[in-house]
Formats: sequence, C-alpha cells, structure tokens
Amino acid sequence: MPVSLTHKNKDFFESVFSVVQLIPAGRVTTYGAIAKYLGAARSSRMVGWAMNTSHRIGGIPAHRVVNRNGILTGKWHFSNEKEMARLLKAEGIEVVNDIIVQFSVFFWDPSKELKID
DNA sequence: CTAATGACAAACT
DNA sequence: CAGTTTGCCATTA
Repeated sequence: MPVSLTHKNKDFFESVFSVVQLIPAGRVTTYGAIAKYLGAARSSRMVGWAMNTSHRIGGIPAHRVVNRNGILTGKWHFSNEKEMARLLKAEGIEVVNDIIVQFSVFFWDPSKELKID
C-alpha cells in the first residue's frame, strides 16, 4: 500500500483524487474549491494533504491544483520546482513567477462545473 | 492522549 | 494594501 492514509475512512482522499482527475486540461482549481465541493470547506488543508499522498500514488494531475491565489504552492513537492509550472504551461496556462496569470479565467470550480445536481 | 505540523483560507493588525 | 495570526481537520510523532 502506498501510504497509511488511515486505518479506515479514506473516502475523503478518494473524493479529492476523483475531483482532481476530473479537472479538464487547461484548467485549474483551488484546494478550497475542492474542499467546499466535498462539503469540507474548512478542510482545505486536508485537500493539500491528499495531494501530497496523491503524488506518491501517481495518476493525479496535482499540478492543476493551486491555492486561492493561483500560486503554485505545491511546486516544491514535484520532482523539481519547474515541473509544475511547465506542466501548466504545456496545457496553455500562463505561469509567471510561480503564479498563474489570469487565474480567474483558468479557474475551474467543481462545485460550479460538476454541480451536485 | 497531548502536541505539533501541513500543497489553505479567512480575518485581523 | 501587506504582513501576521487564528481557525480547521486529519495525520504523525
């Protein structure tokens, strides 16, 4: 097993992974947005925590998840610092000084796009 | 069980 | 307006 997520109750992480995987290419979202979508608006930190574990598992486009400022806060958790920005640029997202340009334009809110319906 | 930490966010100074 | 502090919740020590 990749990580000792928790003896039980890993749904939170799975949900986060699912949402992150649902992020369309060329779009980004925030930890708070994901947390809010999961109903844990105050657990934005846990989303980041989930990302930390997700990068070990792989298959999670964690580079599409940034903080509310559109800053690549988690760039240091990737292979190298430039990796995250590079991936975003590869998807057509402008990244300058580790910050996403026109973040509001690329922002993809799961609670708004996926909606709970 | 208590304390400290963390890829955040909102509030306060 | 920028920097600092508190809140939140789960994980680790």
